[in-house]
Amino acid sequence: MKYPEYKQPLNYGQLGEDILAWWKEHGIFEKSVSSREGQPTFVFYEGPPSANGAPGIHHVMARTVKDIFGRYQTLLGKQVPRKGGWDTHGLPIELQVEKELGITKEDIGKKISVEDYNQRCKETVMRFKAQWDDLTEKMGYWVDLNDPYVTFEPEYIESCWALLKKLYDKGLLYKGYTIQPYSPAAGTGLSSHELNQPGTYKDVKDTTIVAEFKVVWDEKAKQLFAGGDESDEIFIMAWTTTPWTLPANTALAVGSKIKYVAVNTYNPYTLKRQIVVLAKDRFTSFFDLMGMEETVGVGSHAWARGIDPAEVAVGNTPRHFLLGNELNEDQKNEVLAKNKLTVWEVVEEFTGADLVGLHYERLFGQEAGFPAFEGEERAFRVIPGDFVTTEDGTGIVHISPTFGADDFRVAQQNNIPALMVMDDQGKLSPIVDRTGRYVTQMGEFGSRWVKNYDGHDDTAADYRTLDVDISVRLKERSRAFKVEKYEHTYPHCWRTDKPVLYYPLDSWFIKTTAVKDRLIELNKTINWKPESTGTGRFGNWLENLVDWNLSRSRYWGTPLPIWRTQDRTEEICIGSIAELKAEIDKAVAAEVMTHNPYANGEKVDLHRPYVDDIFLVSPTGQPMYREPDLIDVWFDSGAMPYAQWHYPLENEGQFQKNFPADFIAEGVDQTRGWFFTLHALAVMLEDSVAFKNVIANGLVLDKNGNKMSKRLGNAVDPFATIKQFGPDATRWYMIANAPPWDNLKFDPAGVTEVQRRFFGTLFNTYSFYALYANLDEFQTSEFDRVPHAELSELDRWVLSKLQSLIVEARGHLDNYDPTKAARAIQDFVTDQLSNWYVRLSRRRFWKGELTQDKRAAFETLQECLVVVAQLMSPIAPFFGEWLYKNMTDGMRAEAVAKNTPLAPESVHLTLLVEADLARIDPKLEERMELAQRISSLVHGLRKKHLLKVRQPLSKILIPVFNRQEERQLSLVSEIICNEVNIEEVRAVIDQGENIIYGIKPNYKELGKRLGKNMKAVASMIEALPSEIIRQFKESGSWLFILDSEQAFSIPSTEVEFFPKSIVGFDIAADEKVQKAMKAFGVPEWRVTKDGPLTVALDITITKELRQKGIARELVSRIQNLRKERGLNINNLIHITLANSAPAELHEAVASLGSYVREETQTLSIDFAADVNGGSVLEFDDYSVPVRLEVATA
RNA sequence: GGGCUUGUAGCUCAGGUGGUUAGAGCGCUACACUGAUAAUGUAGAGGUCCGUGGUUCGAGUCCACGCAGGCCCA
Repeated sequence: MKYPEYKQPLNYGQLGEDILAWWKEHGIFEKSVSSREGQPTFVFYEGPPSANGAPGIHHVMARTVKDIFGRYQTLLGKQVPRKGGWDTHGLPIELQVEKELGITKEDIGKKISVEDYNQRCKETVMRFKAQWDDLTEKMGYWVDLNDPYVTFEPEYIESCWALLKKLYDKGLLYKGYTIQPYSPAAGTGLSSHELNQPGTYKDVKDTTIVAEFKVVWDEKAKQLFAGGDESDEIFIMAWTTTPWTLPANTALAVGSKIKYVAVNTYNPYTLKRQIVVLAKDRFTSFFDLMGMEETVGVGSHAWARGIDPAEVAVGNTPRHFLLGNELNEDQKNEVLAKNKLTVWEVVEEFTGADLVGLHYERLFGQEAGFPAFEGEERAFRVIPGDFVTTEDGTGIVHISPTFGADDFRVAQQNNIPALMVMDDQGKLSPIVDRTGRYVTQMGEFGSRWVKNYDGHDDTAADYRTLDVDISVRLKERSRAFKVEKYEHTYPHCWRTDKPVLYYPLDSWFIKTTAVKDRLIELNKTINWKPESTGTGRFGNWLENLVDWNLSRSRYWGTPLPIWRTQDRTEEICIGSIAELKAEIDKAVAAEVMTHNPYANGEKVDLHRPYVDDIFLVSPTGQPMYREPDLIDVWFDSGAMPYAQWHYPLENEGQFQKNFPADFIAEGVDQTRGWFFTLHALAVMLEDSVAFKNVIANGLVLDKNGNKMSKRLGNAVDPFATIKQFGPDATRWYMIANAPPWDNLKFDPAGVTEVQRRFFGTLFNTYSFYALYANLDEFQTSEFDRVPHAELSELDRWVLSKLQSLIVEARGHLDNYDPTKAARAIQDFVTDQLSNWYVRLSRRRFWKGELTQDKRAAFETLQECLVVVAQLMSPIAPFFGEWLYKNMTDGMRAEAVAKNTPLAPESVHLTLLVEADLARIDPKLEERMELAQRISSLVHGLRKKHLLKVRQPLSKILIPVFNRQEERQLSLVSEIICNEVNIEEVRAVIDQGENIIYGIKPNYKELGKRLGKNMKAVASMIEALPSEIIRQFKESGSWLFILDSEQAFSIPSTEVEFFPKSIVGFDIAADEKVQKAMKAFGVPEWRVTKDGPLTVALDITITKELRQKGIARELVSRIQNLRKERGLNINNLIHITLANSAPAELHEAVASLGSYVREETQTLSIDFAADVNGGSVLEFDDYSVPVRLEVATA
C-alpha cells in the first residue's frame, strides 16, 4: 500500500470536510468516549451558549480552547464526556421578542398574553441552533449535541427549584430589598432599560446643600485632632443634591487614598467659629486663597483686610492662635465679602483612611422629634467608599442606605444600618413611602412630598420644597455650610415625566455573604489561567461580596418557587413537581383552587403564567400566592452541574461521577457571571469547588484592535473563515498567536501565515516522505526497525529533539497553556525537522538502493511525523488526523492484529506517546546547535565574500578550549562539511601560545561581589593586554588594585575568555596584507565570530577545488534541464556537450565525470562537435550547447 | 470613579530569579541556492522597550506616579 500523494497546494477547507465526513461515518467522536469506558473521567462542563443569535468568530476561539483539553485528556486515556447545553432564559431574548413584535414590557398582559409572549420567547431562543450545530461540527468542536441540557425544560427548572429549596432550608434564601430606580408617580420600579430611554435624563435645578456633621469628641477624635479640645466644634462637610435624603443619613463615606484637611474658620450663616473637614482638592471651591499661590497645607492661613489675627487671638490652644470665637460686625462683612470664605487656617491634614471610624452626631435626632431606629448605635460613622471622588462636592459623601445603590452596598459592607421606621401595618419601611412622601413619624417634616408628586404649582411664590425647608432648618442650626441652587441632570420616569427616586424595593436574595470566607478559601484551590483573574478580578469580587440578588421582575425565566400568604406570615418553598402537585391537592381540598391542573398527568410547564395561576393553602388555612419574581438567569447556568442530570431529583450517581469539573473555559466576562454562580452554588450546596481548572479567555478583536460588531462591518464570519483556511489553520492561529487569556487581534493574514509556514511546511515534509517512500515501495513497520544505536548522528539528534518536544508539549498542555504547546510543536516542525533534519538528509532519501541508512532515515522521519500528528491533534484535529492516517493506514492491519499503539483507526483514539527519556541526549543537542551556528557563520562568510556555496572550499578552523569541545566538534564536522560545502573542519586546541584570547567581565558575577567597585574593576579587566590575559587564564585568578587602596582578586570564573585570534593569522589583519601573503603561498583566511565562537574560513581555491566546483555547476545545470523536460526522478539519460566548451569543463568531466553521472542519473557524458536540436547550459562566464536524450529502458 | 489587564521593530509576538550587543516570524531590500522549489539560506535596513521619577554599580525586567487601549463593575 502506498502513501497517498497530493498536489500542491493542499485544499485545507476540503481536507476539513473530508475528515469530518469520515469521522461521522465511523462515529469517531462517540468512540473517543466509549473506548475510554472504565477509565478515570476527566470532567468538563460546557458553559451553555444562547442560540438566539448567530455564532461569531470569538465562539470559535472559546470553543477551540475547550476542545483542546477534551481531546488531550482523551489522548491521555481518560474518558471525557462532554454534554452540550443551551442557555435559554433571560432579558436579551425578551428584548428581541419585544423588538420583533413592536411592543414594550407595558404591553405584556395587555396586547399579548403572558402565555403567548413566553411561547414566542421559547421559539426565538433556539432560532439559530442549526447554525450553531453546523459551526460546532465544522470547527471540530467535539461536544455531545444529541443530548444537551436545555434550561427551559421542566426537568431543568425542577432541578433549580430543588436547589433553591435546599438553600431555603439552609436559611440562605431570604427576602430583603435593593435600591432600584422607582417612579412614585407610576408606582412601579423601572428597569435600567427603561431608564435608558431617550429623554429620561433632564436638566433640573435643585436646592443643594453642603451639610455639616458634628464630630463626636471621643478617643478617635482626640487622636486625630491632637491640638484641639472639646470646645472646638468640628464638622465633617458633605454635599448632596437631594437634601430630602439627609434625615435618612446613617454614615459618611471618604476615599481611603484621598487627602483631607481640617480648616479653622467660621460658619458662613451663623459666623460661629468652627473646624470643618473636607478634601484638600476641594479646598479652593469653598475658601479664597486671598492671593496666595502656594498649595495649602497645615499652617497655611489667610485672613481678610481689617482682621488682625492678634486682635482676635483668644483661642485657647497653640493651634488656634489666629482666630477668635467672636467676630464684630465689620469683621463679619469681611469674612463674607466674597462667595468664598476669606478667613481660614488649615490645622490638620490626613488621608481618608485616617478619618475612617470617626463618629458624628445624627443630623435629625430624637431630641428634635425624629424617630429612633434599629441599629442606631452602629450608625453615624465615617466609612471608606470606593466611589468617592473629589470632582465635586467636598470629597465626602453622605450615605443614606435606603436611597442610593452605592450607599446601600457600602453600608452593607461596613455594617451600617439603614434608617427604617415602622409603618402603620407594623412593617419596616424607609422614611419615604411608596407614593413619594415622608412617613408621618418624620417630626416637623412628616407627610411632606419629597418631590412634587402631588401636582402643586411649583411656580407659585409660596411654594416651598422639602429640600428648601430642610436646608433652612440646617442653616438655623449652624449645620449648613453652603446652600445653593444647582443645575444637574436627573432621571425621570418615561411615562409620568416625574423624577425617579432610588428606592428600596423587595427582592429575594441568596445569602452568599454567609459563606464568604469559604468561597474565598476554596477559590484559592482553583487553578486559574491566567492566575490574575482568580486572585484579582474574581478574588476581589469575593472580598467585596454582597448577597446575590435573585429577583427579576420579568416573564421568560425560571419562576421563584415560593408561595406566601397575604399577610406574609406563612410561606412555602416548593422543591419538586411532585411536591407542587401534592400542595395543589391540599389547596383543592381547602377550596383555594377549583381543581388540580396537573392531576391527570398533563405535561407540566413551570413557566409563567401557569405557575401564577396556582394558589396553595397554608397550614392555618390561608391562601398562598406565588412571589411574582423570576430568578436571575445566572442561577440557571450556575446550576448546570446538578440540573443537567436532573439532580437532586434523580441520577445521584451520574452527578457524583461528574462533580466537580476538572476543567471549564469561558470568556473573562463571565467572571462575575457563570464562574461566580458555579462557585457560589457549589460552595453552598456541596461545600466544594465546582471546577478545578479554568481558563478565562479574552476577547477576539479585529485586526486593528477594535471590537467586532455587525454595525461596523468588521465582524469576521466564522463559516467563511473555516471554508477559506480550513478549521485547523484557524484554530492553530488563534491558539499560537497569543495566549487565550490575552485579547486576540484577529487578522486573516495571520491565518494565511500559519497555513503557509506551519501547515505548508508540514505538508511538504509529508509529501517528501511519501514521494521517496513510494519510490522505494517502503512501508515502515512498528517492529523490525534499525536499532537506535545504529542510527546516524542526525537521526539520533532529531529523535532526541522529538522526545524533548514530547516532554515540553505535554508539560504545557498539562499546565493548561496551549499556546506554548503550539509554539513548541511549530518550532520543531519548521526549524528542526524541516529546515535542518530533512534539508540535510535529503540525499539519504533519494540516493541509491534501500540500504539500512536509507531505512533509518525513513523510519526516523516517520516517527517524527506520527508523533507530531498526535501532539498537534488536540489543536489541529483534522490535519492531525489526516497526517496520522496517511502515515499509518498502511500499517493498520498489522497493528490491529498485534494490538499495537497504532491499532486505532483515528489519531483521536490513540494513546499519546510518552517521551523516551533515554533517547534525549543533551550533548548531542548541544553539538548540533554548535553545527547550526557554525554553518550559519560560514554561510555568512561565503555571502560576504561572494563565495558560492556550490564552490567547495578546503577547510575551516575553529579554536576550541579543550578536548571535550574538540570531540563535540569532530562528531558534527561531517554535517558541517555537507551543509556549507567544505572539505575539512579543523579544531585548533589551545596548546601553549597558538591562541590569543580576549577577555570580557562577567558582570553578573562581578557585580554581585563587588557592588559599586564593579565598574572600575571591569574597565581594568577590559584593558588587560593579551599577555596578561593569557597569564590570568592559566593562573585562574588575577589581582586588581583599585586607587592603590583596595585589592580585588578576581577568579577566572568571574570573567569570560574568548579566542581573539590564532597565531598564523589575525582577525584584525588587513585584507590587503593577507592578499600580499597569499602570493607567498600562505592560505588566505576570512574570519568571523559570534560570542565565544570564532570561525576562520580558508578561501583559497585550488585547481582541484575549482574543478569540483565546475562539476557541481554542471550537475546543477543538468538537473535543471531534466526538470525543464519534465523527467521523472528515475528516468536515465545521455548527455552530449558541445566540443566548444572551455577546457576546464572538459577537464572536470574527465576527472569527475562519474560523480556527475551518478548525481544526475546519466549513463554517459560525451563531447561532440554537433549538438543541434539541443539546449544551452548557462554557466557564470560562458554557455555550452547540450543535448539530452532519454535512455530507453 | 474602582478592580483586573495590555503597551517591546511597519505587523504579530518571545524576552526564569535585574547583568552591559533586546530577539523571532511575517513584511521590505539585496544576494545566494535549486530533484521539498508557490520551498529554502545569508545579509541589510528597521527600536526614546508607552512616559516621568525612584531603587541599584547596573532597569525592558523591581517600586511609585501618570498616559493610552481593553474587559468587568459602579
